[in-house]
Amino acid sequence: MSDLESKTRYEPGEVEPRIMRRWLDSGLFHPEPAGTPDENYSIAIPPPNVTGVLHMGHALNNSVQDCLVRYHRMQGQRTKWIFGTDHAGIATQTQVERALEQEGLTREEIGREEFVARVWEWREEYGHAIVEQLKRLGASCDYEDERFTLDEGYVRAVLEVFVALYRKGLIYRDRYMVNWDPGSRSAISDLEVEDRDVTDTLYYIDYPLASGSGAITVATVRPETMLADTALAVNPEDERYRRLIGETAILPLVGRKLKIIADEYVKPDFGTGALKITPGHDPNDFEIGRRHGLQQLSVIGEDGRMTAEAGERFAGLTVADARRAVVDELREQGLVARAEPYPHTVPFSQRSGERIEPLVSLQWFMRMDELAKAAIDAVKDGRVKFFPERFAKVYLDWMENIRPWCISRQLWWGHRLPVWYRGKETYVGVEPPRGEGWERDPDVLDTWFSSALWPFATLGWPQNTPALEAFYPTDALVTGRDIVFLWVARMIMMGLEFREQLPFGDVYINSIIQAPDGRRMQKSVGTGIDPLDLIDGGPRPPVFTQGGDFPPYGADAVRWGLLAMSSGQDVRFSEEKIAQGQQLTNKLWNAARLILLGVDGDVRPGPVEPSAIEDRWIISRLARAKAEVRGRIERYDFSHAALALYDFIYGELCDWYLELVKPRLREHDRGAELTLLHVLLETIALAHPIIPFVTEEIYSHVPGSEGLLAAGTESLPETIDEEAESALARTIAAVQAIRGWRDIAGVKAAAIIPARLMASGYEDTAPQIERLARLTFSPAEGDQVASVAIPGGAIEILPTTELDPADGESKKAARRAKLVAEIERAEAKLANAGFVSKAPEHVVQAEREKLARLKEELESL
RNA sequence: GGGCGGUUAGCUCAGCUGGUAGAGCGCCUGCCUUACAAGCAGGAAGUCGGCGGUUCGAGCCCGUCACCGCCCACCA
Repeated sequence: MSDLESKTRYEPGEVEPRIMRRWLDSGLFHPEPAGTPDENYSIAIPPPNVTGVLHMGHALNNSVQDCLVRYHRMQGQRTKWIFGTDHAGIATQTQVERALEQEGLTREEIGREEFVARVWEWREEYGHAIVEQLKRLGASCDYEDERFTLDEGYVRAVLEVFVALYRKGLIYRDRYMVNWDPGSRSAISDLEVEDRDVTDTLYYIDYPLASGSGAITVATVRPETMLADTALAVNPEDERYRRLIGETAILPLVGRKLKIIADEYVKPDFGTGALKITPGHDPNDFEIGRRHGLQQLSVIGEDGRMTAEAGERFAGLTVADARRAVVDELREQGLVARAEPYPHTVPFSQRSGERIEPLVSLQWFMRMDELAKAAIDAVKDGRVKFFPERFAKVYLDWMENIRPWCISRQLWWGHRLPVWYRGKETYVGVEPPRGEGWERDPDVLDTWFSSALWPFATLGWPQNTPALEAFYPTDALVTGRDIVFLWVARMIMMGLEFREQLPFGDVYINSIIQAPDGRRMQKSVGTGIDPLDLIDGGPRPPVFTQGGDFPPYGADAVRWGLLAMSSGQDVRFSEEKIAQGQQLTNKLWNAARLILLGVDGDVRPGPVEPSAIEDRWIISRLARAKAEVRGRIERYDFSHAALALYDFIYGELCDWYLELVKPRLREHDRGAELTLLHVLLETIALAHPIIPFVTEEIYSHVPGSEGLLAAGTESLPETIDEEAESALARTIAAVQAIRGWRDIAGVKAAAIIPARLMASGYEDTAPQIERLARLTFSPAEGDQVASVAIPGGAIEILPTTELDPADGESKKAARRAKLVAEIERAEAKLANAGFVSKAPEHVVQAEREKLARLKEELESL
């Protein structure tokens, strides 16, 4: 007995691994480079972190990409889903450091070379988890051409880019205020900093004037930085302080003389209107210091402790301890005028979660304004389109105010800068310098620097490879909005600069899926949902009110559910949508069973010329469904694509067509069989990009099918048949009307009752109505016991013993009340002179017809 | 402080250029009808966040307020 006969439920757990194997073995996912980028289709995957595991964001993001990739592959385009992983500097280094910690070691103890070797080992061991997980999802990436942002060719690309930008003057080294992350002990970029709400204490501190005539009071939340103060500042317009400008104050605890300067930056109405200036530890003060030529002192070191410059009493203390010590001493001296709680936002490192320490440091920077110009134009003139559109504005706002990017990181895992020093000399080059005594810069590049080259470096650039010729530029980029600046913007800039071509034309920003309770999905707080647990079955995390395990929904169900959930904005995860996806796969499987086990063995799918009205109808509806689903996919509207597919399969194919055609299928009516096979084949082809596994499995059972559905099938055009559509629309409405009436009248579900068809437009479908509504039409004269309004007339129910007038009296009453209310509303509307004279004729006419129908129904009750 | 998105049935969400409010889940009723009982048929359920305006007619357009969420931003 075949699977088709024996399995009344679709079983993803058995089917999916088998199907994935076939796909991988076929080589379908690995196109040979040929043709032009215009005729080919390519997408570069947002490279997952090499140490990462699949989370819900990946699951959605890759479901979307796979849908696009499969869709275009099936259209016959040479399609490549460029695949690989990211070395993810800080994230990976941190993981390996933690592992070392278990052994009681630090990276400093084993040294750089050994440490980097360890990271590579780590990657060998754990770097493939996510690849296997993507395969479980059904992602049709080109796994045979897997790239890594630190593999040989990629390193070459990064170095070339660095050197070229250096020579162009866009990359430079500077002592500048940076976001220092004490957690990773590295500078990080502005984009890796997040503000958090914190309540600190605001201290009001008296700085005595050198003249001895009183003091000037400043407010600060960071008293420990006062040790690095080099001036005080007031607003030049501030009457209270104007006479003090140019005077000198004495820095408490230190004794340094501080000039009182005037600067527009100081807000007179904030705090005391006087500001302590610490150019070494505050970004604003840094700017003010530059304007006024102030000295920069550093009292906080890169290890997060006070330096020698902080003075003997404080050197070596942590910042927090130093703050207490400073405040204590000030209090003893009676210089703390006031202290109050102060809620404000404070920068934290996204990476380590530690509070950012702004400090002045010698780092490498990249000037972005010049590259930004072309990248702004590309979006403004529509060569790059964002979906949803509003992200174009977000992108432009950021790009138009772009600032230099700190690209050096004090890490060991990453692309080491191609920079060497010898005394005061600096050498920058892809190849190491000749001669003795050169020392290479120990820093590595921000991971996003290498990510920015992804669409072309993965294809072999700087070599002019066939793959590059065939697949760059790519067609679409699918990603999350959290990396529009970090990644998308930079890819556009780098693509334009180094390939003189945009890396992609469309940018689709997928939704962010929140936990069912609206919080962020986060494993550590129990709100994270593992997509693999949904696919294979696994524990429901604590965020669900009901416990127990997820049933094994299967990858198709997860893909359908995620696509259906995702609109253009954030959405809450709903397990129901996944369950709905599972229903769909099961429904399709069973529809296939009905069809494939029912048709004669010698029938093959082929062109159809339907003659029966329901055949014409389903062919026409299929044509519409195809146009709808395809159009939605092409417009990156995946939720509507998924829902339209569901509606067609459930609401038209299964609920109506299969029921209509069953008798003819039993009789082996050739027209019905041809239509069924055709519709089945076209439906699974249409559905394949969204639910690839079940459709591929069904395809393997279609008589005469060869190869893989994923490779595409010849799609035969269908024609819209308005006549058949309206005939069936009437028929369906009539059947539903009778079913509704039967319920109200309390007729037994199985009873077949006599009736008279008193309506036009049912010449072809009257027998279908009899069967589906359980009636027998007779031409008998005589009084009817009820009249059910249907489009174009009515069905009159004839006397029968199956009808008990007492049945359903309360339901009838409820229906009557509803009808009366609706009639009143319609009458009022038609009595409104404004409506009748100003509304379009067809709207008024429809209202009149409706009123007539309602009245008729009320009468028959 | 600026910007963006949201507020529609108990829950999660759809609603095209304004024309009698939809889906899935949940709930109620009836059916084991030889594809599917994790199924089928039918049904109840919404003052579309508040207020004002435009219009014959507003969930949809305009104004305003409220609440929720996100992004950007160097006010101690």
